[in-house]
Amino acid sequence: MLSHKAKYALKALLYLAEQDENHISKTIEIADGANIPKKFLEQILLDLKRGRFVSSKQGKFGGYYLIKSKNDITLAEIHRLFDGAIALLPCASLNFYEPCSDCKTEEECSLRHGLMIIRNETLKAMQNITIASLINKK
Amino acid sequence: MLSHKAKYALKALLYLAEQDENHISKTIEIADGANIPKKFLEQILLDLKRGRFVSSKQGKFGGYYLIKSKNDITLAEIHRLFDGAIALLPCASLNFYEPCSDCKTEEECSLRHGLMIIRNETLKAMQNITIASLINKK
DNA sequence: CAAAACCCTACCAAGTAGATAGATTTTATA
DNA sequence: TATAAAATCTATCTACTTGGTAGGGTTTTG
Repeated sequence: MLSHKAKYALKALLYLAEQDENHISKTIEIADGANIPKKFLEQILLDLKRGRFVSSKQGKFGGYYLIKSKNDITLAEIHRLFDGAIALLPCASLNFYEPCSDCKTEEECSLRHGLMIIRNETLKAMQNITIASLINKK
Repeated sequence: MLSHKAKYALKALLYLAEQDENHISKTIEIADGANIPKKFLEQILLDLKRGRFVSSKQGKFGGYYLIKSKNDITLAEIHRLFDGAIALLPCASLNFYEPCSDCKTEEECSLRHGLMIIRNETLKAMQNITIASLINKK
């Protein structure tokens, strides 16, 4: 399941993507528009900034804006940024790989192969869902 | 990600599926064979029993055995039993549906449609992974 | 009748999620 | 240059969940 953070991040990105080109959105604007607790959203926006999805302008009339095309922001990326691995176990993960500690037969745990199939399918689907695609289907 | 419970459950089922027909496995046997803390495994086996995947025989020479074919036990079922919904948000779930509380535009939240596509793909993949298929690919 | 298993309830420690609060820095402009 | 508005930083809090452990009680069967 997605964390609230990831869900809010998606909604915030969706909000930003719907604004006019060159428009800069204040945190409070996004919070109201997407129904997200403002102080919580602050942290999320900073994370999105660190992840290079958005950038910000400080000071008066500052705010946030997208720096990545809404066609190029995928659900997979947001999941990884906020909720980590897409695979069901670390040993089946591409970006968050860790060997399982409890596998006697190291290297080839009994679940790994099956979980990698699932991860592949899920990843493919998640890479197909972009912010742009979410807007169209709303 | 899978919880330890779900992972241990899969490993326990795998262990049971690998035994000779009519063999009954003691808890301690499974715990040693699959490297699972014994007392924790007890709870998991009870859950699997309630879920009608295994049954048990009490008393001396008692233990656990599969009552569902290893071809019919899917990863999707085990996930749902131990970790709940397969969808990324409750509003996109088949078996654990709940409306989202924070969506202004109730009924059609902006994420729902995309998340249902993902859930469909993931579910399809998870229904294809059975205990039997895991054994073959080990 | 006691050994060996199943079965149950309670508890606990550590970590995480989901926030909230307040101070500080940056910037535009009057 | 003062001030207001905005992002940014740091810290804290509470409730819940996870991954177990403890210690029995109950039932079956050799």
